[in-house]
Amino acid sequence: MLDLALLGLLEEGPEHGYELRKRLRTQFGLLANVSFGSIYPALSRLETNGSVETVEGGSPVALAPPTGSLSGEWAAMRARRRAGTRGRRSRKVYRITTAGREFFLTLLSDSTADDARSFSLRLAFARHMPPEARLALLERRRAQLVQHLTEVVTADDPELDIYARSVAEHTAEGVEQDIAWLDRLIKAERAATDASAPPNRRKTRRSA
Amino acid sequence: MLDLALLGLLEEGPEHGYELRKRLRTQFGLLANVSFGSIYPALSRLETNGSVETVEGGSPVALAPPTGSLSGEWAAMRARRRAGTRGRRSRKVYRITTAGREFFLTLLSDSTADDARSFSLRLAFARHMPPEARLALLERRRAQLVQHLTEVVTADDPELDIYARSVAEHTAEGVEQDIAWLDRLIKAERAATDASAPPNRRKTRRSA
DNA sequence: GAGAACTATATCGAATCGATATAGCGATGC
DNA sequence: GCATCGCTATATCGATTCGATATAGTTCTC
Repeated sequence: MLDLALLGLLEEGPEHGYELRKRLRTQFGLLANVSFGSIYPALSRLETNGSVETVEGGSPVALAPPTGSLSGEWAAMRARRRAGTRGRRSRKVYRITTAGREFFLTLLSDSTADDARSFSLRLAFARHMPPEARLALLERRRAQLVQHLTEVVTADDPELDIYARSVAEHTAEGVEQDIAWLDRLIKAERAATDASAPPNRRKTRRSA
Repeated sequence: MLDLALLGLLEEGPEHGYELRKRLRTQFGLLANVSFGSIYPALSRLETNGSVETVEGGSPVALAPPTGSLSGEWAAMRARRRAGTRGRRSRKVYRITTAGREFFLTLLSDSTADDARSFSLRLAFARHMPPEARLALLERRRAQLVQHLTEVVTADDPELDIYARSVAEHTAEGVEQDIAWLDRLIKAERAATDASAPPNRRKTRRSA
């Protein structure tokens, strides 16, 4: 889960742990409210398995200086220059490797994890998928949600008091809205596919 | 988290692990899609700290025989009688203790965990809370969601591609609907409080 | 009566969480 | 001046949770 998120962000350029966490929180909101206790071990993991490498003398300033933290950046660089690598704790900037990109695509298409967080994360990175995979992802998720609705207690369960019932109702509504959203996305995806590869009007013979 | 959920279910009567998991999945849906690898250690934990105790010769049939699993219940009892406690693996039914009820109320009012799952779980058990605590829970959650909306990237971020943007939009909509839902609950809660304790029409002097 | 499907408990390693430690820096304030 | 607060930044620890797997009895099906 985290590996996918981190590699996805590192696809856009080298970054360090602290900033990666901030971006996870702002870009993915409640879906990726992840702690440092997960981030740093995950980055070490990815480094030892060769998916990322640390940027040694690179200038991280060139990558994320959107005004404001500039002074901080400069200070960090100055401090590093002053103290060398000895004793001083400074940034560890990670860059994705070729192997890391392959691993990222593997994780992206690997459909074992089926919870809401994994799904949203994968969808957010859907631009890296082939169109069929995008459609498959959306439809798989849709099927899961429909299935879920049938398995869960409905709000007319006489056992529930008003609070439990309200939670059940609200959850069910949320799922229904998710399904409607997925339907819109699926439709848009189909339209895009048809537009880019308009098939013959006549029926095409299919091998399967 | 799990402790709260398990104790909450056991408040309604003794139950065994397998059934507790089923009820968590059906009653709390996606919010408590928990695995056995969490359930059984959690029950052991609760047993060693005295919150629950195993029911030895109790008749579990009296508690959950809503037609259908009756034969299973009977079979389990027969098997237990046949084999005694030796070798045979049968049900371990847990019952909440007085200490467990206290612990449950502590967990319920302890407001450290602030994620969506904890909140929904607490709200589902809100009948066990005093009215002020219910209101406080709802308002705390509302404030968190409002705060969240301000911190997260909005859909008009030019950096995002259509997929990431769609996820961000949909998430934000979900949060807004959650807030609206909370507003309805807060209103209802206030109305209930006023109705049960209608204050004097005239202004009452307040100590704080 | 063999095998599939369901009920039921348990355990293992890995991932994740939440808290805490450490440390440099800038700003605030008196 | 210098004390302290808050922010950036990395790291580690114990506890919790997850996901997979093992085990075993029961019930259904063919």
